[in-house]
Amino acid sequence: MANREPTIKDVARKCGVSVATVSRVIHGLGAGYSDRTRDLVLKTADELGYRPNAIARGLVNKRTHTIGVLFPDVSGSFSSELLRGIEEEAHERGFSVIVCNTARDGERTAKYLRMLREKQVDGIVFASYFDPAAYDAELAAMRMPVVLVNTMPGAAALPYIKVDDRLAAREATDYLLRQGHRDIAMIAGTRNDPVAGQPRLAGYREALEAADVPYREELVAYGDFRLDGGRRAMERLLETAPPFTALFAASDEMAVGGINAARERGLAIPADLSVVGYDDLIYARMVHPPLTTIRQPLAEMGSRASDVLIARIQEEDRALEAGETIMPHRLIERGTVRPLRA
Amino acid sequence: MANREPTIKDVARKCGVSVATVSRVIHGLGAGYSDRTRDLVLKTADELGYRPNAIARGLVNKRTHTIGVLFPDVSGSFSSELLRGIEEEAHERGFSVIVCNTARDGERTAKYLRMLREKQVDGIVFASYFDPAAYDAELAAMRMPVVLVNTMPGAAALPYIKVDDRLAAREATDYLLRQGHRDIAMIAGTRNDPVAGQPRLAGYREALEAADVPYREELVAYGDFRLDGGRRAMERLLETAPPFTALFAASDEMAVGGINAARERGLAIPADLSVVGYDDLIYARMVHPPLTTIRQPLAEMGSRASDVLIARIQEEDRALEAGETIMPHRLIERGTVRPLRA
DNA sequence: TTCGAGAGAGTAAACGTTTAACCTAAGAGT
DNA sequence: ACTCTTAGGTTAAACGTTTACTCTCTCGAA
Repeated sequence: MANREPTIKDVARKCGVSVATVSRVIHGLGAGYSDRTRDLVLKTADELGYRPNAIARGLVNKRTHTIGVLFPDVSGSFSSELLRGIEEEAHERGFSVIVCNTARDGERTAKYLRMLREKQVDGIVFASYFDPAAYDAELAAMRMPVVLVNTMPGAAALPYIKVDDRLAAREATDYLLRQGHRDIAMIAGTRNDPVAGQPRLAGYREALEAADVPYREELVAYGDFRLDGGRRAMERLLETAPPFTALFAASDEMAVGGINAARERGLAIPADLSVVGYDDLIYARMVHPPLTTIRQPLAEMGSRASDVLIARIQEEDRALEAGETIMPHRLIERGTVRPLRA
Repeated sequence: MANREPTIKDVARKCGVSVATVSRVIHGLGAGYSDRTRDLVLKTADELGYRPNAIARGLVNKRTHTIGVLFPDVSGSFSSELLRGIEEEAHERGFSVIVCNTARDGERTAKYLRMLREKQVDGIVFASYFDPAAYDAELAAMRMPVVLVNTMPGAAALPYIKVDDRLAAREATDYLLRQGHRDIAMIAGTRNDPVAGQPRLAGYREALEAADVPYREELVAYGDFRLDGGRRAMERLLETAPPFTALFAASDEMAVGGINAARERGLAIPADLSVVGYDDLIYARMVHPPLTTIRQPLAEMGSRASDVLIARIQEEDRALEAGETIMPHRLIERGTVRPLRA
C-alpha cells in the first residue's frame, strides 16, 4: 500500500470498473453508467479520499482555470483593493489567481510573462501600469486573453477597465469652484504619464477654464503619486506659487503628503487650505480630518476585470465587444474642504 | 501549419532528433548530445518560440513550483505587506504564488484547501489566522509542507513565523513608563484571540507590574484590531475609565481610531494623550502627527515564510528543525508620545 | 425469429514532458 | 584482431486524466 495520493485508477480498480467509467461519473455526465455503478464509484472515491488531479486535467483539456495578475507593486492599498476584487470574482467562477509583482521592472515583467505562459494560465490581468505602450507587443504575443485595469493599451486593441480620469478631475475641481474657491493649486501626477497623469491635469484645467478662471502654470506642481512626492510638491508650491485657498491632488497619498507639509508650515486644514484627493484608499478615512476625495471603485474594477477576462476565456464569441469599460467614480465629501464666502 | 504553441516534438522533428535529446539539451544536462546538436536544438527552439509546458512537466515530476497562500483578508495593508515578502522570495526561488482570500470563512477556507490540493501546489502559507486550532487538522491532512505566519499552530506541529507579541507589548509599555507615564490605558485586541490578543495584553500587564504600577482592568478596552473598533473602545475608555495620559493600542488601526475619537473630544495628541500603536503599517507614517509604534517586519516575515516553506519542499532533510521562528520587532519613535515631567 | 436500438460499459489514444533502458559506432587499450 | 568504454544518441513507458470508438448485452418491434 503505497502512500501516494489515490488516483482515478485506484478508484477504478477498487470498484472493478474502468477508469473511463469513473471519469464519467466524477464528471456527472448523465450517461454511460447505471445508478448502481454511480453510487459505488462515488462512495469508493469518497472512502479513498480521491481528488482529481488538476494538472493531469489541464494537460488534456488545455485549460488550467488559472489566471495571472501583474501589479507594479503588490503591497500598496491600491493594488490590494484591486486584487481583492479580481480574486473574489475569479474564485466565484472557479479560477485561481497567480500574483506577480513586477516592481515596475521591465526585465521582471518579461520573466513573469514567460513563466505565466509556461504555466499555461488561461488569461492575464495587467494592472495599473504607467507606460501602456511598453508591453503591448509582448502581451499581444502571448496569444491568450489579456485585460488591462487602471491603464490603457497603446497600439494593440486590448480591452481595458478604467475610470474617466479627466472627467473625475474636472468634477473634483468643479466642486472646489462651487465651494467658492478660485485660487486652486494642483499636485499633478507624473508629468508624462498619459493614463493617470495628463488626463487629471487636463480635467483640472478644463474645469477652471469653463468657469472663466485662468489656468496658471505656477499653481501646478508635479509629484509621483507617492507620499513624499506630494510633500515635496507642496513645499515647492508654498514657496513659489501665488497664494491659493484650495488644492486638488491627483492621488490620496500625495494629498496626505501635501497636507502634512502644509501643516508643518502652520496651515490648518481645512481652515486655511481646502484639499481634495483622488482614489479613496483606506487611509483617506484614517487621516484627520478625513479626506474629501474622488472615489475609484477599485474592488469593483478588479472583479469586472476578472469578469471580462473569464468571458473572453470561455467564449470566443463576445470576444471583441466591450473593449473599453468605464467605471463610475464619485466624489466623497468628508472633512478637508471648507466653503469660501464669496 | 497548425496555429498551436510549438511543443518539444516540433523542435525534435525540425531538428531531426528525438524528443529525448531535445529534452536533455533544454535541461542543460551536460551529457547525451554533441555540441553541434546542442546548438542546433537551441537555435531551432528559439526560432520556433518553443517554451516548455510546465503542466506536462508538473505531471511527470510531481512538482508544480507553485505555492498557495491563504489570507483572512487580502486587501488590508497587513496582508499585502506579507504577500509582498512571500511573493518576492518565492519568485526568487522559482516559485509562483496563488493567493486565496478566505474572508475568515471556514467553508471558503476548506474549499480553497481542496482547490490547492487539486492544483497540486507544492506547499502552503497560512497567514494571520485568528483561531490557530481550527485548521490544524485539515492542514495536516494535506500531506504537503505548510508554514504559518503571524499565527501559531494548535495541536499539530506546524512551523510558524511570528514576532514575540508579549515581549513587544511589554517594550511598548515600558517605553511609555520610561517617558514618565503612569496612567496607561490599553486598547487590546479581540478578547479571546490567543495569538495577537492575549499576549499583547499580557505584555502590557507585565510591564506595569514590573514597574510597580498596579494593573487596573478599567483601563483596558477591547477592540477587534480595526479602525472603528479602536474608535469605540476609546469612547468607552473616555467615558468610564479613570483619567490616563497614555494609550497603548494593539494595532495601528485601533490606535488611529482611538486618536480620532480622542480628538473629537477635544484632546490633543500628544499634548493631552500619548499613543503607541502596533504593526507599523504604512499609514502610521501618513497620519499627523506620525504614529509611534511597534514595528513588525512584515515583508521580511513573508519572505522568511517562503524561505522555510521552500526549504521543506525541496529537502526532506531539514524538515523538522526550525519549528519556530521569532522575528525581531522594534519600537519606532515618531510623534505621538510626549515625555511627562516627573 | 430476427433486427435494431440503446444502455452500460471497456479500450486505447492523446495531452507534453522526463527518464530509465537500450542501442550503435568509433576509438582506445591490449 | 579483439574487447571495452564512451559519446551520442533512440525507444518507450510513465505521469493522471478525458474522450472518441468499440463492444456486448437486453429488450421491443416487425
